[in-house]
Amino acid sequence: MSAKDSNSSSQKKNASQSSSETDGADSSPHASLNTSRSVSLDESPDTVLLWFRRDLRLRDNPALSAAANEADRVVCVFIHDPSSEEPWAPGEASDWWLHHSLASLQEQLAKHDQKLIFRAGESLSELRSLAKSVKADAVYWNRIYEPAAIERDTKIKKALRDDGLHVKSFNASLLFEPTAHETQSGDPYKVFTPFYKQLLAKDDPHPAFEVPKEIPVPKGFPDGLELDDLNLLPKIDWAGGMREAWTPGEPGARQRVLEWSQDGVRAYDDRRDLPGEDGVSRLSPYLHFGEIGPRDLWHHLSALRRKSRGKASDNIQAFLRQIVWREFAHHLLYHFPHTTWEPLRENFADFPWESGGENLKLWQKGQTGYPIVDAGMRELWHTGYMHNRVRMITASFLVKHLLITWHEGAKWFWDTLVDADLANNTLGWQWVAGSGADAAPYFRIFNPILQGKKFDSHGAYVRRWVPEIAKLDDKHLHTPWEASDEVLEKAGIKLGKTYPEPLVEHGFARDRALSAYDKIKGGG
DNA sequence: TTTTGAGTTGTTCGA
DNA sequence: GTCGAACAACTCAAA
Repeated sequence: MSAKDSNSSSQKKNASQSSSETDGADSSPHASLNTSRSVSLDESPDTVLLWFRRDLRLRDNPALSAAANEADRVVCVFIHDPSSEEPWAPGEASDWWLHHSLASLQEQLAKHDQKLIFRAGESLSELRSLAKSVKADAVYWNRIYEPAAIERDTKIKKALRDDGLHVKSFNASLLFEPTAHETQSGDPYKVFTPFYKQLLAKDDPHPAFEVPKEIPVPKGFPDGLELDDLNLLPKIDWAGGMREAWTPGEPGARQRVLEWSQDGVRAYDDRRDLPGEDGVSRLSPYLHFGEIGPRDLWHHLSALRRKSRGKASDNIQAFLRQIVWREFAHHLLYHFPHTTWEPLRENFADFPWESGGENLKLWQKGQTGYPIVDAGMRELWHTGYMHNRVRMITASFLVKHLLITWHEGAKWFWDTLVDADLANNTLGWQWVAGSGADAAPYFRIFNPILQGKKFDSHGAYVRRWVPEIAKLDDKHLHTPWEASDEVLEKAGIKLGKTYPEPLVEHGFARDRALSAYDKIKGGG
């Protein structure tokens, strides 16, 4: 038994390895970026069980790199244990993505003569049974910074250590530890801009780990299930639109990063708000499942920005800023775990929300009578994705025009988005509702007509997703109810039959929302 | 401790 | 059509 080669490349560093009791952030004094804590030889493990979770990649995977460097044998495992993530167990769209991502990881590992062992059941008992059958003396994983996962993994860490195993966890999903990025007074940031400025002022995040040259294989592989046995695919095949739209897995992620950095990102700020154009990165599901690491992406784009000039450089910076928004959302959830359901601003607890009913169903189906809203909801259902600008418009419509609680919107997005991410979903919905960090002021009520005209002026987006009104001219496309009978007939539309009348009149809904918000005014 | 300046993404109205 | 102000009051973060 030996530590593998002894060169001292950055690969050997245990970036943000946690030796703490909980499996949250590593708050130990050496947790910061460039700390190298190599494991001494007598601690060097013989067989490491490498537990894949939301880090479905070989590159920039600190737990994998550590295992490959330190152990003589590495056994890779994925355990399907959705009940441990309740009440936010993955939805069907997420599971569809997960299935294909796991298939991809399996292929990548096969190129290293490795195997991904699939198990289903309670994580701790599966890990224990595996550790016993392969005689593992250590278990490594990359952390998930979500409330349910932290609770689960803390228990697992303690139990495995009590069994006499070495356990190490790493940060693979964030630029920095949530506990390592705080205000001068040591509190978590609640406002984005200072969070962002402070982050830019810091040293760069840890460099990406290369794919290990070798991932030492065990003498024999333990029993496992077939991927299909995890039952992640939908029983009814509604995923055709998703197959067309996406290529899950690490190679798909790298391909998308390349395309994005060659072209899209250089015009990001000019096109990001136009849902009819290919102006956004569409990297969110890859980031969620860890098919690309945020630090890897950060370094890649920062280097690109340094080589760029003028507008292109500004645009790349605008995109980097969005990666910091993702970071901000994750840090906030770490520090305020109750916000997945409770408002961050306490005065919102008394807000007079509606609970849902028929209007909720019409919103979900994309039958509100507002073309930009309906287009977004249908894109979501069809592809598991919705353009960011349209997420704001549809969310604002649910919360402010229909006065339905953001919980209903968060649940629907959770079930239907392939990029459903607890931190991002929570921040987004609380922001729209006005109850969150740096939230939209209550009087900021999106006008779905104006938004449509402004950001989809030639209707490319609406015509694609709401084909029954596609023949309307640009002037009437976002306000079909204002078109004359003649214009409607020419476009083949029977309002109220082939396409709905508006569910609620904008001016009325706006006034109603303002007076509802009036009731909780004064403090938060 | 107190003070100060600022805070992702918007809309409407009236000059 | 274009432009600036009002839409509130509060909390946050740093000086």
